Amino acid sequence: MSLREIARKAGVSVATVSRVVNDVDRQKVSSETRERVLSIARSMDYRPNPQAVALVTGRPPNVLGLYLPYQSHVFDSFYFTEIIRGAADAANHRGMSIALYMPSRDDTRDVPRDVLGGRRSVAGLLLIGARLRDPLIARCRKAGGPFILVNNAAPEPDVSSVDCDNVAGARSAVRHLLSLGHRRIALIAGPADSSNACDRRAGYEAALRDAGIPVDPRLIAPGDFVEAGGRAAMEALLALPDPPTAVFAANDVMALGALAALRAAGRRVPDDVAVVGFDDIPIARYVEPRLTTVRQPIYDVGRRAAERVLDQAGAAPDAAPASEREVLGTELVIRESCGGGNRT
Amino acid sequence: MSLREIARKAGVSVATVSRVVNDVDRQKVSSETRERVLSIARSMDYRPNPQAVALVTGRPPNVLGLYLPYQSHVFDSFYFTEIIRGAADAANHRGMSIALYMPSRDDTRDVPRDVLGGRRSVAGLLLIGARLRDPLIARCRKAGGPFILVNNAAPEPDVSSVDCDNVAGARSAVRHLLSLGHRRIALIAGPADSSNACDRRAGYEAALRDAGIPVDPRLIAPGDFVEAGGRAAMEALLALPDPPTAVFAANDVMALGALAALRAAGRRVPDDVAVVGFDDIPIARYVEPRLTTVRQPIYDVGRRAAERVLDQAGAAPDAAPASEREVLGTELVIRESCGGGNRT
DNA sequence: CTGAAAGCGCTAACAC
DNA sequence: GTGTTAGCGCTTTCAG
Repeated sequence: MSLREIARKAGVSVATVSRVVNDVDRQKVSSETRERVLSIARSMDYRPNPQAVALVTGRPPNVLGLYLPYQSHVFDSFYFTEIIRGAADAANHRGMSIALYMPSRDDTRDVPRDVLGGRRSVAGLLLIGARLRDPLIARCRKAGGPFILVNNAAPEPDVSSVDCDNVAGARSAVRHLLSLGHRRIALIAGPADSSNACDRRAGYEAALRDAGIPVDPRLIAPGDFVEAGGRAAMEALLALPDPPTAVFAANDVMALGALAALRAAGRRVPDDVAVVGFDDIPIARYVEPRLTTVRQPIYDVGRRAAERVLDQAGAAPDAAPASEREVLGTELVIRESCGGGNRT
Repeated sequence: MSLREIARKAGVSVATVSRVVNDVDRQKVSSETRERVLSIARSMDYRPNPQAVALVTGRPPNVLGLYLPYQSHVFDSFYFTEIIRGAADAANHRGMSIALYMPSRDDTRDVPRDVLGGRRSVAGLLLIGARLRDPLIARCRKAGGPFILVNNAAPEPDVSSVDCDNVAGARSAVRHLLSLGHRRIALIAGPADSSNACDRRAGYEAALRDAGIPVDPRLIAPGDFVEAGGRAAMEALLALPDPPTAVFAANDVMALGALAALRAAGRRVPDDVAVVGFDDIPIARYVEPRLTTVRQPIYDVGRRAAERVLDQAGAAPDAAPASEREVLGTELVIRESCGGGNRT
């Protein structure tokens, strides 16, 4: 099962076998030898030793890395699976496999350096769930290999990313509430170190401005993308002297918390307060009332991110870095939690 | 950054450096040379070339493989993430990394053979979502490397697995319904090629037998673990001349379908019909009424499976195969869908 | 205690 | 067209 054995059986040199199995120097080997070698290789089910190949060529391995920092919010959702599916399809398509790096709680390894630096063990790295100004980004950059942010954007201009149009998505959600007649629309914001949260907030503000409604800071409640935070934010909003008639939560999980708070307070949704979320997690279709939300093409985000980082990995080293932000469209999914009637 | 460079700087041979960095032949190297070499290696941030090591030692790499056949039901749930987290923690704990194999739709590769066979590219393989008599199992066995079934069991006696006590879990669910006074309890069964589905059915039947209630085949509706199937099954059950007063669905997703069918038929849950599921997926806490269900320690399943397959990989080749089924306990989570009152 | 040397399986000059 | 050969970076006898 080694080149040498095949060479022996075929009565040729290892160099010839190597040429044949790698389909290199096409013209420089007679088709009869080629056939003979090929048939022997096939009959022996020959597969090259990847370690040996890697050792001698020095090429980075046919592996796409996925890195999930421990605290990643993706765990809470089905996002993780969808991103991976997209990335896996892209990787499979190129005959590459996937290495998954998921640090444990007290992990101190520097994954970007280990896998991207020096002797690279992946062709490129997908960075999932990075925060704004995340030190991870600097580490990846320092390590020197191709990497890309997945479903997050970075302010740094030389960092590649694929995410969704959170601004437009949030804007369409709030615009919908406006079209329903709401004027006092609150925001349950996400953490300030999340590009998604910032963009969604920007979209919220833009929609209000478009409608000529001033942004009222009291209507912006801080949140953290987790349910308890959404609940607390909603409670604070309800305690306002002039509470909102509608709420846009920066993600579905917080919207769920808001729904719980409203139920606890005896307010009806959407009659007393309309609620809109963001993400379209599976639960959104099952809560009562079913949650109006913004759907993201998360599978495509994973796929595109993988494609791009692998393109970059395959490109000539002197090629332009081509680091840019790619933004995919979202879709407003209208269900019951926002109400349908008109307000005056 | 190679052994040779360090050797040169330290004024020793590569063999000595190799001994030092691998901490081998402990006594046979003077502690002063050891110190010198070590400090140089550290200052140069030396890390051995894994390919070269693998090439020369022939040892399987420090990689744990996870294999998810395309049709895997795990995708539908948060199970995937939990299993991976458990496996990753176990792998990290041993300094191993994870390779994820997720075939695309029309993939024809023989993953078990490729990664487990001949020149092994993983130390062991976690097989997730295998069905009963799945050809995959035969392929893994043929490939010859260590593998283990995750959250599934196999009738073959020489196949290792870690799953939950589905019999006991189902039994406790049905027993709970019995304790509530139900006597006509239906089962929405899972696919016959799923060990989980079979075990849950066995638990259902055992609970009835324990209570001296004959199993009525008309009360067993076939299902397929997906929501539409659960809905259809519930509709069929409702069309019975003497419909059940309670339903045990073999998984939560089908229970959700049953809930939808009941709502559509105008039956109240739990007053008209009690419903219990299995899995405790996140949605279970959010549907109306909240779903009573059986929770599985799925993180632990992933962790244990990884630990066991890696133990096996590390064991002496002539050691007993130690292929056995490991079964973890479940927990009945009582919510509203089963009702609390007593029936007569 | 340390070093020289063989060789893991393969690729890529370079020679014939 | 095909063969020879020099390594890739490392481990591991075997000599000293």
